[in-house]
Amino acid sequence: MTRSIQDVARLAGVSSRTLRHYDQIGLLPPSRTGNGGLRHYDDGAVRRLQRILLLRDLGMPLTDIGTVLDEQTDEARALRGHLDQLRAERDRLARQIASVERTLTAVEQGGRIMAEQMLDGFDHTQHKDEVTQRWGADAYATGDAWWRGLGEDGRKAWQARLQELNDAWIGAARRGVDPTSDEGQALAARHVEWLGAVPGTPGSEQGRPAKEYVVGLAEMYVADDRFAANYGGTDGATFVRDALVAYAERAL
Amino acid sequence: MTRSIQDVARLAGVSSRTLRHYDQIGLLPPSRTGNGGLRHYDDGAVRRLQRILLLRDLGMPLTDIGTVLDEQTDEARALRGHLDQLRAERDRLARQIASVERTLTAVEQGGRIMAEQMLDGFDHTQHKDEVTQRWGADAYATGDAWWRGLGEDGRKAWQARLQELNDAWIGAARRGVDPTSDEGQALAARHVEWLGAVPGTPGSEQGRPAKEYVVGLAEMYVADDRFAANYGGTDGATFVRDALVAYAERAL
DNA sequence: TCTTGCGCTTGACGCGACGTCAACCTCTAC
DNA sequence: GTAGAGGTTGACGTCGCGTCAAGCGCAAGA
Repeated sequence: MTRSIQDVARLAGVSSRTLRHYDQIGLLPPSRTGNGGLRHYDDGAVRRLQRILLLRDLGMPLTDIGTVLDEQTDEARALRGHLDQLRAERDRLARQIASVERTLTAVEQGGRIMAEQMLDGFDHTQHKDEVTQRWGADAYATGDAWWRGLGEDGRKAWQARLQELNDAWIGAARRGVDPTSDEGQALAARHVEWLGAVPGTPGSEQGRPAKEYVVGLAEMYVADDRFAANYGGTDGATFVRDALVAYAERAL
Repeated sequence: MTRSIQDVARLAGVSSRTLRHYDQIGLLPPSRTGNGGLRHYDDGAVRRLQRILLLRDLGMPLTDIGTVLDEQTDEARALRGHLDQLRAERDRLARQIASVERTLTAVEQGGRIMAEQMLDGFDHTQHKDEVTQRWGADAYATGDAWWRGLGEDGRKAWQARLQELNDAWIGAARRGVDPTSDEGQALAARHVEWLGAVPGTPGSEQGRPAKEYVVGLAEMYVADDRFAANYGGTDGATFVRDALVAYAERAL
């Protein structure tokens, strides 16, 4: 006994368009066609459809389903592989949700925090726009909380370390050092290490800053005069950028 | 000072193709074009790009980003709405993962369980194929574990309840009752309630079986002679189906 | 001056799983 | 004869780009 396309569709809870699609991609040809192209499905076809729908409901792509069913691929193994993908996707989503949540609180409280916050020396707020807009207000807010938690002494020590670094950069640039030389790369390593010490820096959870973050920052040093000034102007910033980009390509 | 498309692309860590795409959909027009259509971006455009990328990295669709940026839509509110979507998606994924996990253990252990399992009376294994193939081996395995956990007395009581129901169905069908009448619908309600008592029934977590599950089952009662026999043949099964489908449409 | 090559342009197809017309056919019932 | 139900085969749209393909403008080398 065979069923029409509508019968099968209702039985399985899918649309007839779906069945035509499955026919078209070769996933489920009707067991018989006749009389103007009408599709007829026998019990075997219905059972195949049921297996298809089971796997589809588990989120498996149709092409994978086809190979599993046609090539008698080990169903359990296919499911395990599929499970891995689902878990990775779930983890990605969880990270994204956490990021949005942090961004949201940062955006909501951003106004107040920024108003309170007028630092001297390395101006932590002057670069707010760039930091928040490229790397998310969460990076800024996290770094900001950390900065305020440092205390007076901590802030001074941190700034001193930065000043040392900057002086070293400027000196090396003036001496015409090759950015890819050992000295340039050692400076870059110190710089990256310093960056990674700031919580909220993208990638710092993995122990070192994200490559693109470093590269983007390095480009910004050149592109933005306020940053470039920290390194003695455009030439110094260019040197810093070249050294950092080379380092990032090698080591990150 | 303006930048070329490649400069901006490197600065932001995206491809030039992406920038062209953003121009094409009106999300980020270059601030100036000239000389053979070359795109030039000023600082304002770069800042806009940075905001776009922040929101994009949070998983927001480009059209939504466009409205947020253009219509000065409240950014916090947009983020909250987006967060809801992400959470719903996460929950869906979690359920799917759990389902795949259950299916996997069921598939791996299925052979053994099925071999042990030869019940009398209402044959719980005879319909295994239909149950597992349409609703997943997990539904079968869950129901199976529940069935074995019932104990001898529980199983007898459950079967008695089913027998009562079946007799009532057959009687009503013989008397020519209208499936949509109060009597037919009351029977359908009892049937659905009985279904929902079986753990593993799709939708029973929400307190009542899924509409499509009931409809699919009802169709199967007619389509499969082994099921139809429970209701006195095709005519009885048709009556049961019509009553169940009407009930499902109304109440599920 | 011609060629080569780089960087850019526009235009178009492809992906995944169908939803949604549109135009046409076949059979049955009135 | 005609209307209606239920089928058929295209073909386009979705989303965010990747990836050719063909062509243009400009600068350096032969």
